[in-house]
Amino acid sequence: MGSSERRERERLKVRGKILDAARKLFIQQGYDAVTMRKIAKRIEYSPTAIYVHFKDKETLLRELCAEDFQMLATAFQQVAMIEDPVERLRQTGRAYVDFAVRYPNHYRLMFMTPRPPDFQEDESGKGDVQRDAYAFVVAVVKDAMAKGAFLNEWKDPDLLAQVLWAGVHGVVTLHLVLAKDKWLDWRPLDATAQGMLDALYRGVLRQEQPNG
Amino acid sequence: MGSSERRERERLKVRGKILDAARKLFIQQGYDAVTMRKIAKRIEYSPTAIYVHFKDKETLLRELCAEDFQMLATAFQQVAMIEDPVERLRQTGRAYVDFAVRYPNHYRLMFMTPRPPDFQEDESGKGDVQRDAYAFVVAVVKDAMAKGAFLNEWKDPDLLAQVLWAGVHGVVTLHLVLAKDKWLDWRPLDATAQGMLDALYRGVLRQEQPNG
DNA sequence: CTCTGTAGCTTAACGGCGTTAAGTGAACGC
DNA sequence: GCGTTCACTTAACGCCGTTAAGCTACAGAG
Repeated sequence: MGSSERRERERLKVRGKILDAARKLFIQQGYDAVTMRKIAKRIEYSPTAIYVHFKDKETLLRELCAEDFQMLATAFQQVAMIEDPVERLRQTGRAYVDFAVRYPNHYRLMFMTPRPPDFQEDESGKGDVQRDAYAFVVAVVKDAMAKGAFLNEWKDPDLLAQVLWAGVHGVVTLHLVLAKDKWLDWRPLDATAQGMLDALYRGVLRQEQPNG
Repeated sequence: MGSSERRERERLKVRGKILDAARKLFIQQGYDAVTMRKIAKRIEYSPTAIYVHFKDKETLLRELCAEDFQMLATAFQQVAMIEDPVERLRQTGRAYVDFAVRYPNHYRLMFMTPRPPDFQEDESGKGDVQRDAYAFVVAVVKDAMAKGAFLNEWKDPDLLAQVLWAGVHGVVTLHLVLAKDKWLDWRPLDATAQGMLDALYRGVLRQEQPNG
């Protein structure tokens, strides 16, 4: 009978509750505040109930993380319609920084927390521009490359994508980690991000009008 | 009598032992493996003995960290003798990446771990080029700037220093955190670092020979 | 020389953590 | 009706950082 389907539905409902509670804790208070016991309290189950639905805490958090990667890919989709690949690339950089600023805790988990050694990725969607943010960037780079936008020495789309990514990632992470450090006289994130993108694009693009 | 000095000496000796044990654990096994109990076991004291010498674990680790910053500043001093400020800047970038590769755990603590909100920096040595790695970079940038090495829009040495720093920092951290991730087709760290430095320098330096 | 205070250490404990073992009770297929 | 399975509970283990309380050796005061 349909009872097994009902059971499955109920199972997914509880699973969803766990994810929701974990997400709330995570957004509000960051990684360390997400404890199995706190999640359990929020959903009014015992801590061990979570283990019925998730292998361990890491698996749970990585599932949140996967949703965040989807969110980033979706954010990128909003600049996908821009026709000029160079401008699309620029806007992708901006969108990336915006994402990091808007969701710092997500960003920390996605890009600043090492995967455990045994971690097995869900590889469905890899390379799919709509679900894989990295693939999106590489695609834009390839597009611009095909139009001869870059200097001759840039032939490897992955390398260039990784350099551009590292640039914005560096700006973002320095601010996320060290912004409150008084040792350094920080320039605003906007200015650093803009400066990074300006410098990198000028450094890799063929100059249309050499009026530097 | 000299007995109080002897007591002070003994105090410092134990303090040093604690730091040494913590450092060893830290280098070998990373941040999370440094526990008060493990440190204590190594030096054959009880865990609480550590609290006689350090307020808490954070303070202890930050003291290690301070030594590491000194180490980085010293590494920079080895390129300080290069006369051409542009070349000096290039080599500083390389030295930075080398440092991160050689001491990944130190790097993590120095630049990838947020300071706690109440953390009070030791500000002696701030601005001292021989002890403050950031000040060193800014000084090199200023030097090059004075020689008119940069494009006109780069007038703020701090901003430029932070952009350059963010560039190499981004390359390094992506690799430290995500290198083993199979989702991405990683280019070698050397290549990405070199690409980053090439792109950035081309993006900010006035071109000597415009043969791009 | 005795007394007092304190520095440096100990043991015991608190409250937290992730996770596992064992048990319970209800719903299921047969 | 009966045994099984599934979702869950309680209890516990072994970690963690940190605090409280006490002990001992010794410096300095009287």
